[in-house]
Amino acid sequence: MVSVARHRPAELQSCEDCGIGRLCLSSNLLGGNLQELKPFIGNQFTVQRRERLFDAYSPQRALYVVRAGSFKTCEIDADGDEQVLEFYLPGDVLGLEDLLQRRHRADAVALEESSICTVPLDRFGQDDESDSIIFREMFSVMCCKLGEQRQLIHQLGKADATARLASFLLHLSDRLAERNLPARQFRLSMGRTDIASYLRSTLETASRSFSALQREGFIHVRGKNVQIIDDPAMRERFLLT
Amino acid sequence: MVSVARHRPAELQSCEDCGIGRLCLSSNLLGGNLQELKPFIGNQFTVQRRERLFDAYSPQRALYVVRAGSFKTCEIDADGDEQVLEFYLPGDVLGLEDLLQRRHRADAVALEESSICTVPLDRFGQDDESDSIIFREMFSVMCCKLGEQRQLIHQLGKADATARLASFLLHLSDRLAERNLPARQFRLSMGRTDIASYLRSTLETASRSFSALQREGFIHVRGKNVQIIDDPAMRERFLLT
DNA sequence: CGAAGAACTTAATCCGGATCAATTTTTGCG
DNA sequence: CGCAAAAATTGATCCGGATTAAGTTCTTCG
Repeated sequence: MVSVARHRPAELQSCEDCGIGRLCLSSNLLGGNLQELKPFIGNQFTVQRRERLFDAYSPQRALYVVRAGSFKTCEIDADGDEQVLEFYLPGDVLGLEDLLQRRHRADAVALEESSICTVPLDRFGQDDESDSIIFREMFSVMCCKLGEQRQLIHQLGKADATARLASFLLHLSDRLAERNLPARQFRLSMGRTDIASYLRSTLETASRSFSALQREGFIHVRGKNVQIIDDPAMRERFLLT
Repeated sequence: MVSVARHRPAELQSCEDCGIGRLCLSSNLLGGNLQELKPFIGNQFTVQRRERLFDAYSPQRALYVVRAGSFKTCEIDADGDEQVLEFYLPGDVLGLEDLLQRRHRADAVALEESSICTVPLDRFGQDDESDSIIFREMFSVMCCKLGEQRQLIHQLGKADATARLASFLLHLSDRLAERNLPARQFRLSMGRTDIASYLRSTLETASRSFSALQREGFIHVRGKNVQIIDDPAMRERFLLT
């Protein structure tokens, strides 16, 4: 069993200097005014690989913005096995779906050494105007999430295992590109088991799907290193919607 | 092809008199003060069975609260077949997930003759305070939706077809109970095809699952009429989480 | 560096549910 | 009511992916 993150303080950094920039909390409603966010930012720290950022059922004290690295959220179901719910990249916010209950509903686990920026919940309710700004931010992020989940539900229903893996990789590639990270060739921070769990499949099937995509010339894969060879063909072939 | 609803005006009714009461817009943040909602309510009308309340891709002009009857939302995918996204009962709000784009992303179809209460979008932005009240309302409803979708995703991954139908029926029963409608014996307003589509299965499998649940004594089913015989056993057996 | 274990790949078998097909039941309407 | 169309049930077959089982390749850490 892995212990919960000991919060090592990291160097403080203003929102303006943060590499995440406009992606943080999506920022589409802010009009790029990062000043507005400042009063909400709490302390920052790093989390080691396999450490938990928070535990399922624990009371929620903050939202967490990924500054660097990556996370998964997962819940343990009645049968005792883990279900991966989401993967989080730099700029993504952990904890939004727990706001209503103020209680976490999943474990958040670092997939590699990662850096986190907190938005303590006690910052809310201080000032109505900035409150409503952050509220709209969160609303818009949640709209996106709903759309993504809908997408996933659609896929689980119609696409076969290989198509699901393909669109997982393409979506990941898109998200990396948005973040100005290498998007055609990258190293997966999550294992086959996590991917399979996220896609509601098995690790054997995930592995076979990787092989199939490589055999058909869409990607090159060597363990966790993935290169997307023919992005347009892959989209044409696998992205139905 | 079915035409879009012609908006027959219905008798106006105040929120206080509306049978939906506290369920409307979930109302947990309102503290039961239905007065607050009043300025947002637009006109009311009825929609006939199979008529569409709105079309996918059309610009969004309002939120729609179901006063009576039921709806499904569905989208047509690339292959041309329909996917049911959600079912809506009295008190449920249609259109929340389209707010960000102000454009509908699915068709909304009445499953029976139904009555609708509109919340025109132009009511927003008039008054900051009541605005933020309704905003929190919507936020809370969306949190619930995220949770429900998560639930569905979980099920699609783990539960077999019969278990999925069972928890669909139990969830429906719970929602009917919340609304003080008969919850142990009711008539499904949606067909097998819709249920199958919602559960990402086929109508044959859905039909077989109905038969299986009846054979094992959990329910009695005769076409669209369903009676839940052994609710506790059914929950024990099929609701994993 | 090298051993032990974790993670991954590949192959063989099996099963749940999709698909195809044939009735039967229900619904809507003249 | 009675007929036609739509919806639902039931049965037979087939296939994708789960399961089981090795074997191989990465990691990690003494």
